[in-house]
Amino acid sequence: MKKQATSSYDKAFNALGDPTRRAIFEKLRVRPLAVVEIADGLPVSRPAVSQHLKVLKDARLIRVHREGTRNLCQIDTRGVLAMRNYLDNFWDIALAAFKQAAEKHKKHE
Amino acid sequence: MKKQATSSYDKAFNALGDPTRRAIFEKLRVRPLAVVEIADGLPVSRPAVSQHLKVLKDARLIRVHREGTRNLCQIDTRGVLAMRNYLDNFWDIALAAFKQAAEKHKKHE
DNA sequence: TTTAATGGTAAGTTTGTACTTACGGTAAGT
DNA sequence: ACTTACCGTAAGTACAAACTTACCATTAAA
Repeated sequence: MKKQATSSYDKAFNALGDPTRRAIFEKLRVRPLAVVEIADGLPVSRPAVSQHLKVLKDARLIRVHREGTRNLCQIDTRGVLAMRNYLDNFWDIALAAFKQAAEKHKKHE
Repeated sequence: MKKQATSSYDKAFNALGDPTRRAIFEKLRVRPLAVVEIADGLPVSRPAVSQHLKVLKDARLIRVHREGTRNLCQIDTRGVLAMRNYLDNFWDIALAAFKQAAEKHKKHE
């Protein structure tokens, strides 16, 4: 797990750390949505959503492309993958620890 | 992806959203550590670390058990697994979308 | 060209939270 | 018994950031 000046997973975890941004992110799971559609139903204003989208985009968790006057947003797998890889590191260590414990237990029986 | 009153991944993402807590979490990747050892090297005070550990513990990202006067902390895979499962949902959707796009492209050639 | 729809940004406020110091409490050495 | 090491919690502060309203820009439709 190399440590860079600012890791790719760094911004991603920070982005999904906010419940409103998670709500936005989950909305996009169904299908790509315009900014208005995202804001609709959420308990915050549209400008707030715009600010959140900027954070998500910067974290590579969403992609945005214009379609006429609309800004269509969709999930970007790069951020998701970065977080997954990060978590896998800890998963591996846990498995190794478990394995070691199992070996030790085997010795004692 | 079922939605509960307060999801298991909810607290986990919130916990790892903070850079100091990520630093603590990463320190534990090597081996279980006491609170003092965790605080050592970090740019924050020991009480601050204690408060962070509480959040991580509540998110099921670490386990704590006393050993004499020391409180040994180690990584809890339950929180890690919860986040992994959450991310996998989006991963699947992305794969499906990609697959659909590939099919569409195939039709047009 | 006017009107309506979409949405980004600026500026200011407010709230949450990540910190600090101070204190008390427990367990293990001496 | 005293001292030392380890640690959690309370109380208060300071700063980050999640909001708001107001405004302007762009594009499409009337």
